[in-house]
Amino acid sequence: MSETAARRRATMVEVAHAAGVSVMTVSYTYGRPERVSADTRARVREAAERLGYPGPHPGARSLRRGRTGTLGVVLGEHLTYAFDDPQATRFLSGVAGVCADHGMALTLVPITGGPSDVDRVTEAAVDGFVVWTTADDDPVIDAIAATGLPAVVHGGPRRDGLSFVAVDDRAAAEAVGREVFAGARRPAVLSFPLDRDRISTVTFGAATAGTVPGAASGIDPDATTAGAASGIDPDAATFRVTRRRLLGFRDAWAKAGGEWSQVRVAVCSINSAREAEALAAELLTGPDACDAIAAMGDELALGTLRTAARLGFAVPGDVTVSGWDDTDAAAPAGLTTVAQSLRDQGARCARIALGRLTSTDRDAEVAWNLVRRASTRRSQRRRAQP
Amino acid sequence: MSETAARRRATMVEVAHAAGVSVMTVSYTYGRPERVSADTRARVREAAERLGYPGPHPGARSLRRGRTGTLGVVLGEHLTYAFDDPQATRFLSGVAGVCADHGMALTLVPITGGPSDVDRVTEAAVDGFVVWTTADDDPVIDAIAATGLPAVVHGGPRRDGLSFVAVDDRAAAEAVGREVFAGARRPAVLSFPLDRDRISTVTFGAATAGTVPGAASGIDPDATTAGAASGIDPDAATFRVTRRRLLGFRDAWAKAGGEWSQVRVAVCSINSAREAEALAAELLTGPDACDAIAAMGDELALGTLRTAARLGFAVPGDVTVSGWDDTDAAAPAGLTTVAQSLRDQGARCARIALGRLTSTDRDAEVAWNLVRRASTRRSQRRRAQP
DNA sequence: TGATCTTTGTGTATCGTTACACACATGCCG
DNA sequence: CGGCATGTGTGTAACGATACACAAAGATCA
Repeated sequence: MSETAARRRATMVEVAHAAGVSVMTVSYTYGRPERVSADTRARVREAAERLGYPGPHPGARSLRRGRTGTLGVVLGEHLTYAFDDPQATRFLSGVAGVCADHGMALTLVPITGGPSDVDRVTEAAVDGFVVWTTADDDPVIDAIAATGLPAVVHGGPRRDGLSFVAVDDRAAAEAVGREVFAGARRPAVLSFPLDRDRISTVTFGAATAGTVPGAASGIDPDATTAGAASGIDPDAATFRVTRRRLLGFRDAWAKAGGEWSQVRVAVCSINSAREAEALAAELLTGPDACDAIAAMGDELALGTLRTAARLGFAVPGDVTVSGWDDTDAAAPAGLTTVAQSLRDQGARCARIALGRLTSTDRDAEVAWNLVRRASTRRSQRRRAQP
Repeated sequence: MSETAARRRATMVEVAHAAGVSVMTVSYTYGRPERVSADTRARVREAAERLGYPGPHPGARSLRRGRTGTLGVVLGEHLTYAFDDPQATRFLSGVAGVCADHGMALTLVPITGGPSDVDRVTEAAVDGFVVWTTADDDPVIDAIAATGLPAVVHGGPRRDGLSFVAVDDRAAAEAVGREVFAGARRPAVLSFPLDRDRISTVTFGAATAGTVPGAASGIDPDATTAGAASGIDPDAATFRVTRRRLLGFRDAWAKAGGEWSQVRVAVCSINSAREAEALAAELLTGPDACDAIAAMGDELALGTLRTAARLGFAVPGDVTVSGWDDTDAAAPAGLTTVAQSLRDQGARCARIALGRLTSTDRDAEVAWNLVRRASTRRSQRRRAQP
């Protein structure tokens, strides 16, 4: 059979010998061509061609030089997320653009959620890391810190020694929360996973000490109390992004005079429209159907819109909906959302990790803005406010 | 200022010293833990922790071991294409899935279209390559072949020594072409770039020797001849995918008794709906407006559908349209298209490059199928056939 | 014309690890 | 109790390249 037979690479010594020059001359021919006369260079190239020498061995080179020419990317999710999740993809597009500009390769470290993820990180031959949102307790973060390489974390967690880039999720969530919760009586949040267990649930916000659950009008005290018993405490979420957005939504509802324990919280296990459809169905079913749903992502919001349509709810008449990220599908769907450029953020992370930004720019809270669209336009509500 | 100071990595010798064992014992502790007693192992780990030793230096390890634990991916396009082009993204999702399964990292080689792309390839520290469609004359292909590493090319070009995975584009194009061209009088093809120059044009198919351009009814002979003078010769396209699809569309039109020189060919410079909109406008303007457009990608087809709608053309009444790939947007749009699983193909490429498939599976023409939808449903044509 | 600079080629030491072969102790068998 | 397998630790010699310092030969200039 015609196996590729992994033919042995020619080495520099052999090329040097064939070209009648020293090894260093060959080395310079590849690494610093201007250091070699055009004449010799040609002779070396010719010999290399003849021997099928493919250029300096990358491993040997990086051992000696102390750098690899590659930027590592670590996801808090399974590796395929890099290409399956639209947000991650746009972020990585920004990273890739900067890498290409600097001639750097981009290495995606194979994260699968297993214990060996840590080894994968320490084995990665890279010059720096960019981390896409992971949980506070993810051991991968420690492994990255241990390498001593420059590293940037996007979205969290924050860590001494690692740079950090994100929007102010809490402030943004409050802004969009006030928009979507305005005039609502039964608000809900459609949330990303709280922690690495990624358990999908539907419950209420946890009652905060000193407040009386169900105090606001129209909420069944028992149901509320029951929900609160196992309710969602924002601070317990180990994904920083999730935590901050929950806090922001809680702030928004509080500004409207509401209790967190009145807010229904549906937590998805992955960021997918399909799962959102199912969760939205729960939120929109029964006598206590929600009339305002703040989703943490546009995909989730779009799934919600589909379910609302299927169940015959008018948006924003019967229920208001908001998303997050202002993806391409948001505008056509008339979805109110928080716009942030993940591509720009990816680019910024890459620049920091490659040491192309001054140290003052190491950490950054980047821009976002609220995009108001039809899905929260209260004036179009069918039912008048009470 | 608090520069990260690139603190020097501790080395294995230091750990060995601190733990009171030999260097090899430390090496085994990381590389083959079962070779070391639990006791010693703990001692070594402890010493490593104390010294902040992050594990074996990846460069040194790969130099010595002769493998890197990384699969290289090379795109015929700019690196960002990996995350910007939906087809490429799905393909890479398949590649990534297999990599993750094997604990292999995925390195995207930074292609920018410049002359240094070749260097980027030879500098890449990888164990094998997967190549996403590139042109026959792309020097990157030779560079990959020169490395002697296992390599798989998806979509072309074919090369001795490199594996090859693709659908039979010509046959598929013929199938969808017959569907979209059925009953048409002024067919058109909306094509991917022909070669690495990526020049956008609108012209006709080249007249083939021995045939009389404009012989078929209803075509202005002069116009046709003029078009043919600088017409598109499928065989001149250096992107294999483009070439084979052009040939297939030509076959389809020939089966309907038509001449290639009657077929209008619009070539886009990139695979984008926006550019397709503009090109489609050209195809649908004037007295010779096309009545059948076979696009090489769903994005192009969707752009075409939008333009058709804007210009008041009924689909399929006034013009039929077909796409390629059966992307998520194709079904809702009622687009007739060629379905192929790029994700599966990516997975297959990765398996081959990682040496996980038997040599008989090295080259593969994979499955495709024609998906008929409303955009070519001739029975709904408003104008009757002549 | 001698001093100095630039250009170009050359040894040597070293980057940090792992394959390999070997040494020694222990356990197990007949 | 000899013989043999098994488990565990240790030196040595690469793996293939580049940083560095030095040398020789023109080029430049007062």
